[in-house]
Amino acid sequence: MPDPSPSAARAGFPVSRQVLADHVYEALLEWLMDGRLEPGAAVSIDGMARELDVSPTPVREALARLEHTGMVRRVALKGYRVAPVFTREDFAELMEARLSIEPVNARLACSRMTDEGLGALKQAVEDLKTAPRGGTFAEYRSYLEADERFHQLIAAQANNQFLLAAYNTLGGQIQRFRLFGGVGITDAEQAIAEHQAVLDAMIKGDPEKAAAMMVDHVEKVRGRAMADAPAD
Amino acid sequence: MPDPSPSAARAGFPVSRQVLADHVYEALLEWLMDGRLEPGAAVSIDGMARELDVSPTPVREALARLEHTGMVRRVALKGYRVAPVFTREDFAELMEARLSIEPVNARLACSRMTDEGLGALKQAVEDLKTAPRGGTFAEYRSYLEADERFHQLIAAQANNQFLLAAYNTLGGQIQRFRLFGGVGITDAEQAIAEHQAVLDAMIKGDPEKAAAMMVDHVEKVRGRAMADAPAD
DNA sequence: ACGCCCACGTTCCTATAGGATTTGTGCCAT
DNA sequence: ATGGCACAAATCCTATAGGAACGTGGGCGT
Repeated sequence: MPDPSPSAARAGFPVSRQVLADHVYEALLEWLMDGRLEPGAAVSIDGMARELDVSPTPVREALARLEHTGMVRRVALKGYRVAPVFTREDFAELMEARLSIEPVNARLACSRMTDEGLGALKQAVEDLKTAPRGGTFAEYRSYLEADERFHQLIAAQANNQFLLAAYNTLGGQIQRFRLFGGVGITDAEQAIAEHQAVLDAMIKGDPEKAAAMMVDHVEKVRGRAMADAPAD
Repeated sequence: MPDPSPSAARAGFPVSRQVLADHVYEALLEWLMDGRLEPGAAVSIDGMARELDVSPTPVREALARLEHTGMVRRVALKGYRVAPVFTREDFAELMEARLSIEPVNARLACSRMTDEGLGALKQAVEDLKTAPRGGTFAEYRSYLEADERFHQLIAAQANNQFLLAAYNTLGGQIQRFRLFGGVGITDAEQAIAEHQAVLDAMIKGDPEKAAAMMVDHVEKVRGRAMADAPAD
């Protein structure tokens, strides 16, 4: 596939070039996060290869990488499927896991916060406040993105590669649940206030308060979601 | 590759057949855990394919899956390498992460413990006590295996798929550190006593005690390792 | 009509081929 | 001796081909 304008050429420094499998990975990840690939849907290797106009080999590699995120599941000789919709139990487990990890991240992040990190966090909360919150997905996509970014930033500021990796695994699931949990954005005002409370504690430099506010936030998210979607 | 006696035939129910990539994955994982592949060593796709007598395709898929475990790292167009030796900072981060996750697992596992789980835990501690602890790797391999199994069982008994996944990511790193951390098994008696303390709390059905004992154990592991290997 | 069987298409899986890239080596000029 | 260049080998990456398994739909027999 002779690329007429290799990006390596214009930059001069390729630094970290990408291969096809990387592009495929990102495309699939985006489609999963977008909801373009619905839970339970088959993800055919050959089909995706045709869709993306590449050979099946890079698709296979990308899917192998995606499997660990829990967003697609593989059955030998049968192929990949998008992970099924969260059950009530799955959701409860996810929140339990968040409650074990995110407060720790918040405490550490508060202790180790950099100026850049704090700025980015403020920006994320600001984006949450200003993001449109319409009824269609396109309209609250940026809201979800800012929400995820806030938590991701805290995990990154905790400055621990293993905790960050652990959070990232959860993060993908959280995002997927936000999409398919059924409930729209009905709790934005409260959620924003809770995020603000975490941020305030960070600004004050009070790690314990930050952790406590994070516990509070996650517990309230759980409470609202469990109340909103009682059926299952 | 016409298998003259397909295992599917004798069992009647294949249930879950394996493909080459699965075998390659397990072989590589074993070699990594064994120390047969040393930190920093290159893991050539073509080379491994020759070694295992398969084509590069399944090797590529297995390595893609392995990358997320953190045991191998990939650089585009340059290939895979075994993750480098732990630095002191890496180790500190790993222990910090364990301290966030394992006590939670212990608390939950204690609440949700099954009879089978408790039996398996007792067995693991028993194996720890009886395992040979010679100087060569082969001689303390079963000791390491029992140690890892103990923690893995607790994570499994916590009955939370996300926490289990989070622990498993750490577990591989812990095992790798045990191999290449430099220190042999110099603290077996103390470590066994700490494991026993966790187990006792589980038997008593005291979740808080179990969590506390786990904190104690991990902190002491950290202390001993940091004291044993001051150079870096 | 209902059930069985076979042909067909789809998909997964593995091997192989070849282009692109990196790395190592030896030579040459400074 | 050191730095740069060219060439060669190893390696990665992608595409393609073909075998095997699975699912599907139509045709045939009862």
